[in-house]
Amino acid sequence: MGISSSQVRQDFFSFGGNGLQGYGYDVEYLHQEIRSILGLDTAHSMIIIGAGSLGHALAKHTNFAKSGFNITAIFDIKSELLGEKINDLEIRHLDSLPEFVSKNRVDIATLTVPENCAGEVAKFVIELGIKALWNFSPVEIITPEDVLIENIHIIDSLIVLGYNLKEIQT
Amino acid sequence: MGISSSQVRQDFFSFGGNGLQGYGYDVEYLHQEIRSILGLDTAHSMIIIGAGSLGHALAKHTNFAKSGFNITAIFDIKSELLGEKINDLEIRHLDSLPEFVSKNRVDIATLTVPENCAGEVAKFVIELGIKALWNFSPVEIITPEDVLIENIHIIDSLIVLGYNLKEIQT
DNA sequence: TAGATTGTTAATCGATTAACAATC
DNA sequence: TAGATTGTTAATCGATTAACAATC
Repeated sequence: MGISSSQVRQDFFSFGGNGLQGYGYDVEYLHQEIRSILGLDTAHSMIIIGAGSLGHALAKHTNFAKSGFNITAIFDIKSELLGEKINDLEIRHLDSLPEFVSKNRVDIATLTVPENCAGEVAKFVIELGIKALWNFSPVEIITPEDVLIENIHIIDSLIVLGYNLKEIQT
Repeated sequence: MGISSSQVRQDFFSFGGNGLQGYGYDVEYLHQEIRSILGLDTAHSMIIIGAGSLGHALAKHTNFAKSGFNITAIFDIKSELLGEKINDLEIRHLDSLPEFVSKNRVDIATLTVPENCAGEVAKFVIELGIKALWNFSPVEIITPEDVLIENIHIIDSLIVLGYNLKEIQT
């Protein structure tokens, strides 16, 4: 992965030594330690808002659960989608989100909504007290200080690729 | 976006001054200049390999074309998908990729295949002479020096969110 | 003891920020 | 001329790398 041994040791060092000088690391213990630091051994409850093709793709993805991120509900506003099931999860109307939040713990809200309503939906979700947003829309969403946001701006990555390609092709 | 004026000026400076001291920037000219630097004003031909739910989602996405990234074909190996159309593009068999590449320019190959065959597909694509991969599988793919790769490791972003959430919740 | 490998500090490097000259 | 804003260099900061002591 192009990471130097120095950096690996420095990084481990900052979380406290995990190895034995002159001997090496207990890989299994270290692995568990890193999982614990990253929070991969704790369960997270996650909802998906927006059951378009990207929402569907994420809902069908089984890898998230393996890392402790459990999808607990899917919401949309299109009435023709309501009731449809994805991996045992029924698509619910966004109007029922407040009730869902009051009855269920929601750690993370995934936003796979069209860009023209991403801001509005984010606001709605934040007002319900959800503290972490996983945003797939290309919009820059401003959140209060106590609300986290992680953006997956897919096109940015494609633009980087295109830029580097330009350099290579000349 | 949390970027200082110093940084903006420094960045513009590194590509050559675009403004007028004491007056400001010609925003429209600057915008076009940046588009040109990023290569957003040149067309790229892109194929999608893997017509699963993520492949479908990307194929339906219209924003890529707006930035000059045109999806020109979709490939899969599942025979039951062949012939299905997504946005006017027919799903083709992966076996026909060599012929396609010989007849059409392909700048970028998007990999939305299951992780257990990502490496193999990448190798196949590289051997056909494609110089840029856009990889959505969670696998770390090693490419020759003259082949670019951009990874979208979706789960990494989710793990970052979970990690920061842990900090907040304590 | 010799070799190997981690822990920890110091040196280096690169990116960000600050400062101010240039100039409209 | 005074005010404003960019261009460019220097200072600062943080991350990476190098070095070597500690110790199995």
